[in-house]
Amino acid sequence: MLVGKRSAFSIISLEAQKSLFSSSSSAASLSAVLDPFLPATESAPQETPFSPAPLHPRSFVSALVRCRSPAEVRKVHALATTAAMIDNLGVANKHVYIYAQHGALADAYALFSRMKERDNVSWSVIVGGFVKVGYYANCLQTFRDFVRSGLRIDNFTLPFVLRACRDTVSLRLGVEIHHLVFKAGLQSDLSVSAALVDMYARCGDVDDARKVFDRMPKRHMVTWTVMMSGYAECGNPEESLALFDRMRGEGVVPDKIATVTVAFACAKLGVMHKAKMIHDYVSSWNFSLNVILGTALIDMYAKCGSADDARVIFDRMKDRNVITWSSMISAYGIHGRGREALDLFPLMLQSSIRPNRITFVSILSACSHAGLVDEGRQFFHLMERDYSIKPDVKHYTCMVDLLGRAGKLSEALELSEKMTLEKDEGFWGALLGACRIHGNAVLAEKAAKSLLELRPRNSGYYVLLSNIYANAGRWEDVAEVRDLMASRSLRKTPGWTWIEINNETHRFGVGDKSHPQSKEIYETLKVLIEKLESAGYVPDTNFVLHDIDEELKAGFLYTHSEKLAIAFGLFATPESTTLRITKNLRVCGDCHTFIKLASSVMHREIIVRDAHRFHHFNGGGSCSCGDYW
DNA sequence: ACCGGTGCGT
Repeated sequence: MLVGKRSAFSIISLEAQKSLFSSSSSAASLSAVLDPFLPATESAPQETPFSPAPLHPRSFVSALVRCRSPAEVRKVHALATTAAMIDNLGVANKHVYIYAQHGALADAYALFSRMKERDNVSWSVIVGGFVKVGYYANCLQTFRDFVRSGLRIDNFTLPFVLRACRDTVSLRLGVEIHHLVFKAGLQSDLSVSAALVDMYARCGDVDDARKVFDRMPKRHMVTWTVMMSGYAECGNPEESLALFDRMRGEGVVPDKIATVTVAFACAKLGVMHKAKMIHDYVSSWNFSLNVILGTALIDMYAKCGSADDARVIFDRMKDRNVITWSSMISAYGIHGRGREALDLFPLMLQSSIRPNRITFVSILSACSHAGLVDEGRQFFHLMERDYSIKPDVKHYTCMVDLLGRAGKLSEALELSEKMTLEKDEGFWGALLGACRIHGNAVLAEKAAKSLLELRPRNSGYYVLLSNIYANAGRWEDVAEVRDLMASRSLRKTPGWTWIEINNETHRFGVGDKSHPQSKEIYETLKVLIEKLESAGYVPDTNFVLHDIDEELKAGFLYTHSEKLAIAFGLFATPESTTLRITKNLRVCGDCHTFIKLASSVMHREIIVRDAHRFHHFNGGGSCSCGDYW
């Protein structure tokens, strides 16, 4: 990508130089172009047409900031050249800056390279210009020239270079720049250190980002935001939320962007009471939501388990873009409310919002979660026919999942054969799921092996393959997979279940006895199992495909983390309270049945979030996701 | 100079 951009640049650079040489002008056109830009004067109309008002550098600067296109900038540039004003450092810098603002980097650099004299502003403007349009190689090369020029590097250019390191994920280069920062004694500069934090965090080194962050004597909003964003992005949303609280504790008032970031973190965490807290905070402002913040809140509520709260935000928004609509569609989709998701589509069109690739991923995934086969097929065709959006792997993945779950394995396989795109992890995952539902061990084995090749470090796929062999009674193969896994020092990801009670999160593992109220939990569970068994519950070990050995043993089946969490929730909360449960892996089929029955027998609403979606159970025992187990 | 922010599959 960088190489492409670099070579593209050398081509346009030539063009720019051509245009620079060809731009000729006369004194007459000079005032004609500049006049509209000159501030209105109170002086009388010109008395002597032969002595035009003297041109001041400021006239060019104010003309430049009003330019609407590179072509206009070139005109002013030509005039400045004629008026010999381009040799004025301030005027030249402003030209370079304005060219860069319009993305005309070739023009900017052509001028920059011809400047007789350059100061820090010149360098900062050109280096920043390159970053802005993504010409990272040029940015870094120019920065090297800057360092060699002997001028003192300053706090204006460094953030741009650090941004180039961030965008290209070049940690080593970033560390080099960090050394330069120390050499220049700029480690306490607000913008430079904020850029350093951002660079480290986005290069995957949050610990060093945090070190820089902690050493800062003062921080501004951007610093807090990049640090929170770094934690959210690298899979530590808890710390992101903790920083948000700390920031508020220190009397810093988070702005919209900081709030968007923390909403994003909360969506990743999926903890409802935190979502409510963030929403309460937003409600305490008296200004309306902007598109980005509103959309972030929609997604946050959806991923914390409430499509209805997401809808409330959606309805209150004045402006909605394609991301807003897609998020709302997706919100219904992950909650198994496919019909409502699809109903949004015509409304979206009425609002003159054009669906894009991702909108259709959300639509198809909603169809799949709700079992809407015909609708899914229709949308799959319509997206290309009516919107010229060619289905990509993700769309095919949704379709394979949809058809597989709906019992149409052969159609799913047909589609898979027809697809010429390279099959990725997600696609094989969906195909595997479809094969497993239908007991097609041969194809399941193929899919699982592809997954092992694509993700040799993901222990989950070894477990799956091992289970496929076990189901087919191929015990030597089971042993082989286990050995392979052990030889790569991989272990099964432990299954955990979390439950939120009174704004507190409790975690359970299989057979967990570490909870302080363990005794009560096991007593409640025992009574519950008896109640459910008399209501027809039969423990089912056949579907426990994604959990393994220990958990499969009969004794453990009764103490699956989900069941412990449910038992705890039942005795720790009043009768009408909704139980919100999160599991890091998929909820197994037995637990699904168990929870469904439990919600019916105990007249409780239970919302389970697993690694992929939500399962809504209510007192009536129905699950709005449908049953595909 | 004006940084930091929103949606997608198993």
